[in-house]
Amino acid sequence: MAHDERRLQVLRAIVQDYVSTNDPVGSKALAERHDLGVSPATIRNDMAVLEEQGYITQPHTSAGRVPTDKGYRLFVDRLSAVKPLSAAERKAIERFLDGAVDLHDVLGRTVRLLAQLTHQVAVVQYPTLSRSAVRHLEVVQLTASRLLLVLITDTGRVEQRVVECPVDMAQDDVADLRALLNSAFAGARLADAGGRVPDLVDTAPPHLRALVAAVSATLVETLVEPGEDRLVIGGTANLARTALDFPGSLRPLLEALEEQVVVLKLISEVDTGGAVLVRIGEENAHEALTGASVVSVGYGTGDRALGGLGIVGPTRMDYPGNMAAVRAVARYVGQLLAES
Amino acid sequence: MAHDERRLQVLRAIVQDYVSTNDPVGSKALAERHDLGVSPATIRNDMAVLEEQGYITQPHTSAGRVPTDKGYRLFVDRLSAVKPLSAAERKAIERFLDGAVDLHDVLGRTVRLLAQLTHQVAVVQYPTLSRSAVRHLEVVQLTASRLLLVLITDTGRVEQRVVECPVDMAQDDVADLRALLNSAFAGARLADAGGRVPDLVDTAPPHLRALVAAVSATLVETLVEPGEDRLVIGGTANLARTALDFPGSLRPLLEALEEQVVVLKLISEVDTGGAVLVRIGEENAHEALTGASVVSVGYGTGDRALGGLGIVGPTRMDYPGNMAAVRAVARYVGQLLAES
DNA sequence: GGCTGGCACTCGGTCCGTGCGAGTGCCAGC
DNA sequence: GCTGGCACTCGCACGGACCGAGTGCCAGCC
Repeated sequence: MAHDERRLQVLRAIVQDYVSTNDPVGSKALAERHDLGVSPATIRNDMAVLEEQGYITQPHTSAGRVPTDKGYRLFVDRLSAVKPLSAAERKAIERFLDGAVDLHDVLGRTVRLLAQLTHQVAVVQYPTLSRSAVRHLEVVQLTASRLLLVLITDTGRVEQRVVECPVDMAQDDVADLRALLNSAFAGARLADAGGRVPDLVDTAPPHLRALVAAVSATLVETLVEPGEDRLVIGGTANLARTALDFPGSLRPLLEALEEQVVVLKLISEVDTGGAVLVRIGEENAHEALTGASVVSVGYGTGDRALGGLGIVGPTRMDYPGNMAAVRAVARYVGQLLAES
Repeated sequence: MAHDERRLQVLRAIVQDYVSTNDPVGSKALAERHDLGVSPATIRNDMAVLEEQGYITQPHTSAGRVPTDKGYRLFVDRLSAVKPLSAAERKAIERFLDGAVDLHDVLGRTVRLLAQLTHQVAVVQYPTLSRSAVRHLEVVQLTASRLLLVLITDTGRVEQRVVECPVDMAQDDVADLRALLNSAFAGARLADAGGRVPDLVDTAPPHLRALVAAVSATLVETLVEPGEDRLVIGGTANLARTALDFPGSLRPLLEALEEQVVVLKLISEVDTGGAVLVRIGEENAHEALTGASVVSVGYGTGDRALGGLGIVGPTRMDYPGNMAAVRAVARYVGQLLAES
């Protein structure tokens, strides 16, 4: 009924005002700034109900209301329209990302761009290895029994590992090894790599079997396993600006960001079918992220999600704007990576 | 004379007390905590002289004294003994760095270690490309006219670039190109690489000349040039702890750290013959670093400095301890890289 | 000549009481 | 079901008083 409808308008107005002013918002200010068509007294009644339902709260008696996590959630789910980016912003994205020389550079630019657009901490995950495919494997001999294995994926990611081999190798062995590995793995998804190892070892010439086994093992163990995924983080300076929004100190949050594992878990849920994921405050289920929200989305080429990217900021953030920015940046990055 | 000598003792005591308590230190407290053998009144006279000479200052009348940048400088140069690391700390360093799987991992561990030992922001520079030598060059064909050039240095650093070629290539061309590049550059210092290009182009088979020229150009331009050096930064969370030591906000400092260029300049002065370099406050000649000190040193294998590492913290820091930690970590990293 | 104890003085920090204003809940009336 | 009015509650800013740490200076002592 129209009754409930207006109450939602009130909640929306509270979120909007609070996000832009950072002051608890009172009934009078609300009536003045928004055309709700009713008097402050009526709004007060609505606010009392909203508070009882847990959508807003009072920092202390005789202060205005502030949205709770639950309030933000409702706002994000039902009350906000996606805010389209301005032409200038789209232009900025293109200009910023063009001219990147390699993957590292692309992701570095992306993270800076995202931080700049949203004024929050930005996080970008390297394309997940397990979803990438092998483009080339290079083997460089370091010493008689030591190899450097270099993996180049179809997303342009380059990873290296030192492999300690059980036997000494001649130069020809290394060349043979390289050929064997490439014919076995080239084009394969890394997730499938493990399955190809037995075959590979079986068909390898006897004198190379131990070698092939050792190298394949390293490849599968240290490169395919998840948890080896990397992050780029930027815009930490933005935390200084929003420091007041975090209870107590910035420290736990900064620590969580350095920990990477925590953030990785949040960012890497990418199978959302292209929908932007928003996690508000307590929903993050991590102590350090109290008062923090995460806005993330997967980026990829075509229908394949390669990794996640997003932002971390105070729950008091501009959700529509940030969601739009995250989505737009993910799209551009996906396109860019599809080209290479 | 004994007179001046005692005044220096007073300065040392002031620095030590102020660093550990964060309170401006007064004459009475000084007399109590240190065996200077004279009364507070005498110390007051000494302090008046020290203040006149610019080594200490009063935040306001009726507060104790605080060291100035100049005071810290004198302390570092003449009043502090290197504090040897404890056995536990040495052990921790070894344990922490062992088991690293690649260069990225080594530097990541290093930066965390350094941050943990000093409780400051730690910065580690990747081995400078211009001082590294080529171990191997790999060329992977992406499309008919597009190559991925992968450079592997003797320090284990791996860099990649996409090269847009003026002509389409056959598979054999790529193999030839790879062989040519490696025979020309393998073992060469990257700093010398530029000089070898003309020869290489001249001796290349005619149909590959344009190709060799394009690839070499990319190699020299984007990989050898300085400014392409990378940094790993960690321990930013420690800034939250020392936030009060910085005038105003942490923001400029966080921005400078993200800027990288600023910090790179500070860290990369590595030709100090193994001596730890300390830059105090204003000496850094950068606005964002007001109130901040940088302690850095070069690390390397044998006599060759590969890059720099160090810490950034408030001028009010434990210089002897931090200098010892920075030096010790640099040594271990140097050793570790020499092994591979 | 240099050190010391004593003393007056300064001044920032803390505590407390007051006044103000924003905001609320409730109620009677429309 | 909405509205205007009203009493009430608190947090906060302001200002004065007090306290104590620390100083500079001076006269006296070794």
